[in-house]
Amino acid sequence: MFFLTTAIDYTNGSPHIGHAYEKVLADVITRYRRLRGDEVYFLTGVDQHGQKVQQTAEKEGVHPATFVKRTTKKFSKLWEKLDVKYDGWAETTDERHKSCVQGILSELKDQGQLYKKSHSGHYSVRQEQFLGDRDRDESGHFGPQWGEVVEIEEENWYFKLSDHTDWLKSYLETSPDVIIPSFRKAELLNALERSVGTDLCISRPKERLRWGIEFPFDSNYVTYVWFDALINYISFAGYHAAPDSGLPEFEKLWSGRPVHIIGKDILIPAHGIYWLCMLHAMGFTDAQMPQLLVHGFWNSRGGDKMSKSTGNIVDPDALADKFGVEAVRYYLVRDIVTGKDSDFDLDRLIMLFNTELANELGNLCNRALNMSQRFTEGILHTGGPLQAEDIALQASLTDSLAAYRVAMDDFDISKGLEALSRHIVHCNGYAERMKPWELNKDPEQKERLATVLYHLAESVAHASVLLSPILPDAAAKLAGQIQYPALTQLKLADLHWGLLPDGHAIAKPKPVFPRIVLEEPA
RNA sequence: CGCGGGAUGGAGCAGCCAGGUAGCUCGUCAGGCUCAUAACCUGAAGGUCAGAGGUUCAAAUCCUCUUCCCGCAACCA
Repeated sequence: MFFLTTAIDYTNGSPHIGHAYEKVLADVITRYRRLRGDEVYFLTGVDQHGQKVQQTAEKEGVHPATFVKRTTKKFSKLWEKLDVKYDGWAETTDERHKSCVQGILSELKDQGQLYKKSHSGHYSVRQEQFLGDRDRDESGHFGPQWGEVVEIEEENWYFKLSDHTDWLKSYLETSPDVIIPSFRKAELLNALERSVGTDLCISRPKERLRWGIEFPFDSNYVTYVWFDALINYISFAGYHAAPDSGLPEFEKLWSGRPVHIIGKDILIPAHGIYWLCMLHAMGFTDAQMPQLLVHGFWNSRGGDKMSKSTGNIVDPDALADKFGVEAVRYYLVRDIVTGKDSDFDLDRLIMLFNTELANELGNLCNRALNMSQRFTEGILHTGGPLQAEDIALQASLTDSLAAYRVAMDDFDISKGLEALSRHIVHCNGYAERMKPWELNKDPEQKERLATVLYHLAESVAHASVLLSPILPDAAAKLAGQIQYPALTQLKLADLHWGLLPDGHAIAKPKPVFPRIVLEEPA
């Protein structure tokens, strides 16, 4: 079972382009794994507790539960719009999650992993948080942004993180592929050095924070939001769930190493240290530790330029309205190397859609089907003996498919799409060299014409399958125009030359990717 | 000596971990084609791979140093 999760989004504001990226990336990966024939479970959701939510809700004069319901909807509606199809939805206010968190807290306490300790320090009343030395300004004082700072003493529950850091260190050093990309591991090991010997405060007194999961053995406290949120990966996977909970069977989901997709900002310390140590404390073995797929950020350095030329668009929802879901999904996984940062550039979004989808693939489909309609009444024939060009085209497809697989297995969507694009370009060149429109003028060349048109149509059929994880809707449209809807049911292993049977009738073409044309007000 | 990322033809990037003729897209220029979404194809110009030193038969790639840019402070993917 391939179990993939994303970070759960914090329901304190509206989703932005980064949220959309992570979910689309996860969606593409899970769709690809299904195409590969794997059994897949895709879990995503929202993180609803914590101080920020409580504060924002208070500011707006509503109960946190009401507030959270509202913002949660913004996320789930966006995923629907962007065609992000998940199997499980995690909401941390869910009763089943609460009882799982509480169960884990009780167990850890019984095992002596938790203890209560008093801590005194500087506390900002306005920001409602303890301040450290790093919060001081150059003169050693706490700046005005903190408001009134008082020294208080507070008792809290701590998790014995320090019991697990030795294990974590050796685990990280000896296990490959714990973190993708690998350069992040060095960063994590560095951070681990610094945090050795400190434990994690996992409670908040209710006077300060009410919006959280109550401690099962100490009702004066709620659970620290990270401790609560991280557990979603197992609680909604059915960990310690009642048989009638409606949650998946945990042993089945967590049979191998799951993949957590997260942003680079929450690797350290949350996932890389807290979560792995928490799992270790709960008795998870090294072989059960998740892989962390850490993606980069979309920066908005080109932001000024983009807002000037087309009106300010950063909201993924508006972006999809204006340019279409296909263009947004395609851009988000095409113009970034998984793990690295990229600059969000609207011109490139339009360019990539127009070039690779409209001009190359869309146009290939259109011209191939159109010629079949005009020259052979819409009927495909496998044709006659193969020429060198035909063999080269089939070889190109084989190569592209192989490169696509390697890249996609490696979570490198951009490279996978490049491989697909290479074959499409080859096909357009093939059409140019074979000149079916010339062949059509010569009745002697009927068989040759059929062979050429078949090669083009067959390539489009393959392309639609390879494109389907990224653009499921467009892939289905392509399959529809070829009048071979069974294409959408195929697995990667089913792909072979000759998907379309001899005598197959195709439909009349209609552009699947209409070019994006911006009216320039000049 | 804080940590990490980056510097590759006009623009944006890949290649670096596992050294071996510098690659992709856009843009520019010149042709070609007409089946097609003013789409397609071919060719050309343009880079001493930030700089210096080192290792090597061989360095964009490994090592050392230097310069410049971006994150690491608050919510945030």
